[in-house]
Amino acid sequence: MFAAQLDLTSATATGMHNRHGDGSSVAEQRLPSATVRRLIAKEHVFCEGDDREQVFQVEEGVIAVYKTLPDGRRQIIDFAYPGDLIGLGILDEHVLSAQATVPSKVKCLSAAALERIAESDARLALKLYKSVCHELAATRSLLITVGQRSAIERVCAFLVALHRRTAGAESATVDLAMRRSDIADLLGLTIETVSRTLTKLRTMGVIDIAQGGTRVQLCDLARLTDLANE
Amino acid sequence: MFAAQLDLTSATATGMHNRHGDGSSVAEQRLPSATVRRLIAKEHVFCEGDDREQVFQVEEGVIAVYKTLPDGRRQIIDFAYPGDLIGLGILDEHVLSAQATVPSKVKCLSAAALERIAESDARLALKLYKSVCHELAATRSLLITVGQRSAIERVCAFLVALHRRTAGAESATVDLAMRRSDIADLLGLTIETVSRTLTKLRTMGVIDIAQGGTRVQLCDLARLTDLANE
DNA sequence: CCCGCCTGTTACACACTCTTACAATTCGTC
DNA sequence: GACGAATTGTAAGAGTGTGTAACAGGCGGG
Repeated sequence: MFAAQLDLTSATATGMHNRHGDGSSVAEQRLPSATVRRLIAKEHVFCEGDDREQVFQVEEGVIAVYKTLPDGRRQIIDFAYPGDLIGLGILDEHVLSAQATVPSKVKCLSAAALERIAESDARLALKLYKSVCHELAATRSLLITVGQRSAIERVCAFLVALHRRTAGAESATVDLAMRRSDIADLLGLTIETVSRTLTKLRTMGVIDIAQGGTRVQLCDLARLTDLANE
Repeated sequence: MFAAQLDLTSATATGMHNRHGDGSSVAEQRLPSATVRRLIAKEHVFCEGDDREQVFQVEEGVIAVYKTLPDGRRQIIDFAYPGDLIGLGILDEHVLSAQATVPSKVKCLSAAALERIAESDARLALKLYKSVCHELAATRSLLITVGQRSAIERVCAFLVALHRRTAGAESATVDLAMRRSDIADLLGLTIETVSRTLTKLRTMGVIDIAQGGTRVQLCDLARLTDLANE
């Protein structure tokens, strides 16, 4: 959900200057002032089947976006970090669920208002388009990881992606702001395999694990990238 | 790539009626008249790294959109059927490759022209947005299949999806317009497992295979859907 | 018409990952 | 600071899926 980092404020601001000949005066409307919701760990932002009344922008924490099979198996589609938008779509119902992995904050936006404005504001519509394009790229990348890579390659790819996404280039440390089970459900592995693999990487000297298993130091980023088979 | 079935002609036609205050007269331009390209089986539409000069709309046949790892492993992201758009994105280079699985025809459209028009035409931009949303939904669905389902569930899910996508509700037959290796690379399995699983489904009486393994009759669609764990 | 190539199928041994069970750690509470 | 519950980590057997390889069938070229 990398590109979902659009600045909605500026998008709607420019939208106000557009003029259309198709009679859509709704372009003049501003997005209603957004409210912020605080979430505790494991609390849901929305669930599959809920009315899609709102779209959310992550402000703090991490939100896991996932889908569950009838028998309970869960596939996490993406982790959303601050700046990312979740809940975009074209249906009236959410087709995915979203829950915080750690205490988080999300900005709540009216889905109807956002999409009404986009109908006449090409810039906003294009921003939404590009956001979803980035999200698509991330999902494809995960699909390749899950479809083709081995357990160790998956974990390495995850760590590298997490590093690119959350850490500055200078820092070689990533914060695992989620449980082993979340990582397992993202990568299509089990908790135990994730655990084993992290231990193996530590034994190999590629990473170091601290703070009760939540903080990972990437000792050898080049090796890690290589192991990920990127 | 289901929703990529947008009617570009109408989109650009309505685009001609828009008026914008930001000085973008490019909205007046029409999309250059599209040329049609014929492809033989296995011929590439574009490759990863190619300049993204064109976007393509499938007219006939099936196009496999895929990505390869450095060591040659291949993950097919999606099969594109007539009406689907391929090559959309935000970068100047293609990040994926696309090749025909059977003799096909694609309409070639200028990517630059399409995206230039979208900059001032909210309707076209919104259509692109919705197209990518549908593509995203399909990719997510595949991710769940590959990440969580067993071999037999994957094959069943593939057959059900193919049926929904290509066959009318009345017909219980699907045409496998691709090789076993293509299905394997889509589902994250090996050729052998795909072959074994299809045989198993035939033995179970759920499907029947005809025409040299290219045509599959879904004898028990309910059972098939159940086996897919949808 | 025969031959060779490509694709698809089947068999078997192995490797990987999963399941189960148990140990260790962390966190909340007293 | 200590206890107990919940979560996480580790170890060993079980199962699934994979790779190798051999064989069958279809298609096109010689």
